[in-house]
Amino acid sequence: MTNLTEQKLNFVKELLSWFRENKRDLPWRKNKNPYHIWISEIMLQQTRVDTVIPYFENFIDKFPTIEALANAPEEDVLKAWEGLGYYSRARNLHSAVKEVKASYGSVVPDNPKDISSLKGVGPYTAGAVLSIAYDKPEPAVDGNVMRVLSRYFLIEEDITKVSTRTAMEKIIREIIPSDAASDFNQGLMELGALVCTPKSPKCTTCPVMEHCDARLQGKEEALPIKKKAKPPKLEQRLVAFIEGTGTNEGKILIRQRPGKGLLAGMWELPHYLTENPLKDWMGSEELNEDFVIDQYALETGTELGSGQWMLDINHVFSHILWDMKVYQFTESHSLIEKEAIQLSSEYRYAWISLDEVDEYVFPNVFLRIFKEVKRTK
DNA sequence: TATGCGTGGCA
DNA sequence: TTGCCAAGCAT
Repeated sequence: MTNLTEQKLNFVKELLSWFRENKRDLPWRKNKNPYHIWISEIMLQQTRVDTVIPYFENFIDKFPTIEALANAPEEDVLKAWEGLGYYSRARNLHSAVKEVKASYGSVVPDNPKDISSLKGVGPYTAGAVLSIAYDKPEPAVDGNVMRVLSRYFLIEEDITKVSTRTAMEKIIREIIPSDAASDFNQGLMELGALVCTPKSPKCTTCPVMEHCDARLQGKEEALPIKKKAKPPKLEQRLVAFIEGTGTNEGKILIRQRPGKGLLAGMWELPHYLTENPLKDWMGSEELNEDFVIDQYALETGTELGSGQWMLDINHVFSHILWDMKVYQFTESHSLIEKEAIQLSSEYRYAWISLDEVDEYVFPNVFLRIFKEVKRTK
């Protein structure tokens, strides 16, 4: 650690001291179990700490070890992830854990090359696990760290660019103390989460405010520079809540999405994208119902009875806004007996009762629909 | 490099 | 109410 400016030396010293006094008592900080650290880091990607805590506790309870997770059916893993979002994280994690069992004796790799080769483990997660679990002096640059560094060193590069992140990793490599890598990286993130917040940063209580360039120039609120995300694309979707008759009396029809893409492999109610999205829904209820009946026939070759409006519901993804209208239908033929349907559609189907919903993995928007239906029935 | 990929909290 | 987001990764 030679040639470091006073600004950098002071930063390391004050940050470590502050973290050791102020760190939160979080479930994944109870020990240095690399498996636990790994799970927490995957869950925390783009997800708030308060949201993650109960999922983490339940996940570790269900899958206490690498072996337990590796041996579990993917369905169980996804079920434990239900509601957390970004479901490819769960599939990639499951795949990576199997790889760790098969190739690394069920021990999380402790070097950059091996750990980075695992599915779902990118530059941030690799550095986080290596530093937090193994105390390796590797950078772990996430959104918090970029916000802190961009303010402290007045870096006005767009933090959505990869080149900005790699530049910050270089800074971290210069200043990360080789005898306190874990506390240093965690301290950076903790400072970003508790003090150097996106809005209204608490500079008056900040341990490094004295040498913070943005603060000294009154620019802390203007940093970091971040290109605005595109607004989500509006999709108006008509949802079919289909009730069975005869042998399917009391059951509803659900379908499983394809294994790739949005909400891959998850179950849902059938729903159909309208052809001409309008700002407001212009079509009549009858036209909407006819559209569903037509689309359903094209998809399954089966006829629905007349429909009735049930409820409207919206769901916002990062990049898509589903504006949904749910209609109730009856269907008197059993799809499952018709092989042609399986061939003509990319979906799998199942008749289930509302009580069986928790045996399948549904994205949150459909759980909300089921909840609303149960409430009104 | 740009885009796809969830969800819930909050000012 | 609406627009940001929050401990990113894959392609």
